Amino acid sequence: MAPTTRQPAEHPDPPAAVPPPPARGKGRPRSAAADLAILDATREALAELGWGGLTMGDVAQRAGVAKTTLYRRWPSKSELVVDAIASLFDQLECADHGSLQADIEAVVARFAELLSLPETQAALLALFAEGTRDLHLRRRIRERIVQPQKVLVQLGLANAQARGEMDPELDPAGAEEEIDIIFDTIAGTVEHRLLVSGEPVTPDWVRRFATLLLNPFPGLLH
Amino acid sequence: MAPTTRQPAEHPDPPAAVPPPPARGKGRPRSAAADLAILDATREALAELGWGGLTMGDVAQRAGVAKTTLYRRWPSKSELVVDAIASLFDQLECADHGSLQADIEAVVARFAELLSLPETQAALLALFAEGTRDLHLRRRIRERIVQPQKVLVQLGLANAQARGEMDPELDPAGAEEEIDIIFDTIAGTVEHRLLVSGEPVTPDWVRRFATLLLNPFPGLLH
Amino acid sequence: MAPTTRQPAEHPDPPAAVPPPPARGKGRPRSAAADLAILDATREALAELGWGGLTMGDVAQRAGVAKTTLYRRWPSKSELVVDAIASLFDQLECADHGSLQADIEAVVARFAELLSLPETQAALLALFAEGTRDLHLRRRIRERIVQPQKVLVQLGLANAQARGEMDPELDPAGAEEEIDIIFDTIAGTVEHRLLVSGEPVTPDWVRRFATLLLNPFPGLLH
Amino acid sequence: MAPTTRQPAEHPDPPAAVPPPPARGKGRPRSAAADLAILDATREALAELGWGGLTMGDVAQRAGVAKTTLYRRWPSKSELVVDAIASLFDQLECADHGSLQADIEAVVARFAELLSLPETQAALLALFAEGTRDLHLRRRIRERIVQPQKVLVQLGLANAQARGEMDPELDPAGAEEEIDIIFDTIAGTVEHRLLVSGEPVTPDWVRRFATLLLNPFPGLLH
DNA sequence: TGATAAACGAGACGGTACGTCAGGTCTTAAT
DNA sequence: ATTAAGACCTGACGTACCGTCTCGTTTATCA
Repeated sequence: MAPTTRQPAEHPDPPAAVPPPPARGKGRPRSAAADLAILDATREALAELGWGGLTMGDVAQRAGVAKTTLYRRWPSKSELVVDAIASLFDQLECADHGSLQADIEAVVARFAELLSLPETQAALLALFAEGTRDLHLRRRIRERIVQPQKVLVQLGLANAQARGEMDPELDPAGAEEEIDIIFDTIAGTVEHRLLVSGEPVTPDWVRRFATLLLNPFPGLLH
Repeated sequence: MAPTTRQPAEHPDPPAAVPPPPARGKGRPRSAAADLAILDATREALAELGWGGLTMGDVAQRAGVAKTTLYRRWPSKSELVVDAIASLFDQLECADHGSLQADIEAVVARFAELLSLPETQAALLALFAEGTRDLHLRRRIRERIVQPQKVLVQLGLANAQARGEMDPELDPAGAEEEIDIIFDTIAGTVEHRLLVSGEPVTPDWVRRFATLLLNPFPGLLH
Repeated sequence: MAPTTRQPAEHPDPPAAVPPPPARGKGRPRSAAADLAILDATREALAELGWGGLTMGDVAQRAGVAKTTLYRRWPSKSELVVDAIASLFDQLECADHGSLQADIEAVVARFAELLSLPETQAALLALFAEGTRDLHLRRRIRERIVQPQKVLVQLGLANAQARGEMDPELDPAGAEEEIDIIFDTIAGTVEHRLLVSGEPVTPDWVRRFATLLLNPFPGLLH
Repeated sequence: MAPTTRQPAEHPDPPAAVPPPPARGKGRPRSAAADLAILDATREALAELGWGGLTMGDVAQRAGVAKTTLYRRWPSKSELVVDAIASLFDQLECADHGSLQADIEAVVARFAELLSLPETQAALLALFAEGTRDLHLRRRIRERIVQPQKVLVQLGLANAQARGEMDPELDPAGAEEEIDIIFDTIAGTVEHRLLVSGEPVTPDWVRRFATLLLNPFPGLLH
């Protein structure tokens, strides 16, 4: 979560599902402006310098803030970047486009759009890489970045069911694994195409990919 | 390519598609043993410390070699790791298991196996992340890691055609894009499942994934 | 000058003839203890290892200080050594021993004593050698090491005049060159004897040398 | 000694007063041209880069010679520089100018001239500094550089005696110390003036210095 | 209104790793 | 056996960031 809301205690880790009581402490309250400035500076620096080039000192300077202020809020570079990037994923949504194919295409296109931003390009894989080792970070990433996407898949399937495109008896419990597999496929494929293969995601590619998912393998006899 | 074969010039970058003339340089030849020791040490250190914990000095020490010897061969940590990891991908192969479904399952399982090695876990995403910025590195990664996998897909489809499972008129030229899409899907999905979602790749999952690729979306009416 | 007094700006080069306004810088103030520890460690290391064996890393370790702290204060090994050695020359003084001959003998003996310390032995010529190329360093050396000695010569001559040993009309302006020549002679000769010829400076030698300066060449007829 | 004459054995340390028998070794003879080229290159590099800037690799390259060839002849940088510089001191001589004053002035002027060469400036003090620690080097320096100067002083005094300027009974044995003192004075003073004080040695200064040595202190009453 | 307390900027601190460089040794093939 | 070439090990270099700390200052709440 963006640490904008004051946390009297330490680092703002806990999900804070319940917004903590304002907890008006005694001292000087944390500057909300600083948080925004820092996150903006982080995104800017990411787009400019990439993950490797990003330094805490530089972010602090861009944000017009002391390094101490950064560390008071985020315990490490990775956590800072999670929050800086995560907000971009808040805009994901899944309108009903009338067919499962159309919905999938929309989701894929929107996700590809996000992954084409310089700051996301620079940060996403690096974050995932760090998450490979740091369990705590991995949890943060899942909450803030992965989960919002997964929800879209669930929503899309629910919509399809509602439209009568799908067998209405699948979802409730047993489809859990099916959702996972579809989600990993969509997210992983788009990431791999854009960030590893380095090829663009065109509308045509989106259509073909969605078709591959929904239909029998093209050219396959029987 | 592994820099084992001496390169009279600088870093052993060029693909050297044509095996360079033995190029008997004048001075003392580079020690082939050193190359092997370094690559081994790199894999060992990767598995132990992860990407972030890997330092050139440490690798040099493990390999019983001076730091300068590392830098004489690889210009950076990333390039070294590409070569260290790449050799693991050389073992990929695509035996004919009798059906496209079986072949795909075999490839996916083998790839997942590779991605489960500690050294690969630690390195792969980090490499991809670096490649996002460094064009030269990206080329190296593609040549040494991505391409060997892609070849498997081509092989698999050719085998399917030979077995008569597929329309024999698809392959030659037009399927280029189809191969890309399938490849990104297989590679991306497995990576995402293992390294991002952090879920294991079980035989059951492999079967379901292959089924998803080859058949209509499960539960989809019409 | 010893960089003990904080300088808000960069390296503490300027003579700071005017004691700088307390210059309460904004950040954490430099540790005065660190300066002392570093200079002590430098002298210790010099005496032990000599100029060539002295390394910044070793000094830092002896002083219980990070290498960066050294470089924050002194831009190079030479400048550090100048300051470390210079303080030893602060103790030079010129008491009135009743005659010019006695005064010269005292100065020579005291200077020889300084040059016999292991740390001075190791450092002085090396410093002078570096000063040959580095103009800035040469200035530092002159201010901190050479000048204090020269002052002694001036004092000695003034005392002699006051005692009526010398023509009272010489000093004011014209003697400038005379002072230079005497100074170079005393300093150069003692250095050469001790550091190049490698012979000791005994009281007898001191007496003979002072006699040579003040009287006609021994054995010379007329 | 310049290692120009072939030494089949190891480093050319021994004085080799007697030119060793040609000693036709078995293999390829050492290139005499290489020695000259190396010494020239050393002097050139010294004048250009100073002691600190001089590297064995650079000298080898300038001389068109492999580094190995350098080390086969000289065991270290300092020893190489001693030989490179020493030859310059071979030209010192002491013609009889008719008076002790004139002879001293000539010697001082000639020595100052030598010390004004860029290569000497760069090397002399550095050599002396190294000699402070390395006993072997100090011996080499004394033989090749210091001794030739000291001989001049002896010669000058002998000439003065022959001319009847000096008490003829002083020299033979007892003057040993006197010669040392005069020598240290002349050499040390000129070095200090040129290399430490950084002032030029003008004819006027030479005259004043010689006068100081031979006559009572100027301005001294009685 | 004044004490208390926390956040703030600045920047020094001890560290660790970096990538480079020079010294001096060695292993080649060629002479 | 010596040569030129150049790889090798060693170890210091000076720099860059890290994350922590210590200052003096500012801004709020509570008494």
